[in-house]
Amino acid sequence: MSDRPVHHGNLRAVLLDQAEVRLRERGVAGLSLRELAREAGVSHGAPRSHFIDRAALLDALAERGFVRFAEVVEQASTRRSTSYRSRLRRTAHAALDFSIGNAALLEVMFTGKVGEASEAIERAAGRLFLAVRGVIDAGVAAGAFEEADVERISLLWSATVQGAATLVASGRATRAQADAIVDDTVALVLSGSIRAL
Amino acid sequence: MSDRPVHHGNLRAVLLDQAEVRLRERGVAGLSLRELAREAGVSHGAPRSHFIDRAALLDALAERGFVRFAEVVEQASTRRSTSYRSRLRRTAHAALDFSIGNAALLEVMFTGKVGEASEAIERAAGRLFLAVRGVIDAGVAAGAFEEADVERISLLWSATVQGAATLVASGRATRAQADAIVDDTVALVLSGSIRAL
DNA sequence: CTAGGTACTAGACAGTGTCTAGCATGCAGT
DNA sequence: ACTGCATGCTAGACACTGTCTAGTACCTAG
Repeated sequence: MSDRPVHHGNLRAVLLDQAEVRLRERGVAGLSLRELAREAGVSHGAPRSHFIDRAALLDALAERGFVRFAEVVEQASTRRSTSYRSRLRRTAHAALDFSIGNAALLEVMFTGKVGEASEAIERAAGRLFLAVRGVIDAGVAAGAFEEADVERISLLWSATVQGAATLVASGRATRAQADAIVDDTVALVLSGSIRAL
Repeated sequence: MSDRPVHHGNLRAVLLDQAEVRLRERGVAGLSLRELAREAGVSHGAPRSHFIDRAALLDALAERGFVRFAEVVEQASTRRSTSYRSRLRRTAHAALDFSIGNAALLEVMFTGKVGEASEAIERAAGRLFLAVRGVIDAGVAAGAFEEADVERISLLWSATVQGAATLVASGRATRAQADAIVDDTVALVLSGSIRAL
């Protein structure tokens, strides 16, 4: 058995799974459609039925990445917390974990596909954005933030996590330093002085 | 004249200059040694005398990028200012400008070359790090920061700029929003409440 | 039972990075 | 001045890649 080709449409999922592994191991440059096909036991042309392009594969990876990232944020932010501060911190660290643990994927997700991104990607990215906004929005209910600041704080939060993860991934900062960056940002943002200027 | 090959060692500089242009136009994936050679009017093997690898070319680009980035920060931070706050803001916005205007280059500089980076790159990156640290250090003299916080604030500052630029480059935030992120961070950091937690 | 679409195979092509051998130029040592 | 040699280049080769194409097996709708 099983010397027949994978067939039956699950090839797409197989390719994506293996692509994520390779992405983690060798980065985006070391991702080859032909190699993925070989590992899946299909011919080199087979992936074309599911991904017209190498770019299409990367797009699908990015979309998946956004969905998984959103799930991580959603899950961390909805767990019971003793305080809003701890909830915000826990969510930030979860996002940091994901970003550092999937550095190459983050690179695919956040590199220069400004206007040309597919609609599916934008939808997934929007879900992540909403998840982040949800955590910050909860801060309004908790009395920590003003409604008018939600967007600015969401972006500040996102940029900090993203930047800290990039520093770690490139070896320019340690994990402990990234934790400190995120903790400091949470503390500063909660100090409320963002209204002061 | 000039149908003779470029010769005489300036090929390296010519290739690097053109590589920066291509990098800006098509990103890191659209960077081909053979194409660069063609544009420089030399044979496809010529670049090998200066860059053993494609990776070596990217390393050289990264090194150059760190040096130029460091210069930008140094220059912005040493200009006369009416206050430390305006000095810190101006420097931050200069760094943001550079990061957004050279997004693909930043990608090359900050992607997963953890331990395997060349010594030259690390030296250039160190110069950038020192430049940033210098601006923050000046805040100690100005009475804005405590000496013990210089490293944390430097990293927070770097991560924020980096993150904000990445959001803009990927189309996930506007330039105005990135400015706001950076301004907010400067304001928060100067509020001194980083000591509070 | 048949028609058509889907998922694949297999061959081809251009382009790429990398390796190799060879040629020219200019410089150092005698 | 001649020789030796390193440097910077040319040119050919190889394996690999993404992409396109024609063809084949299968599943499913009619």
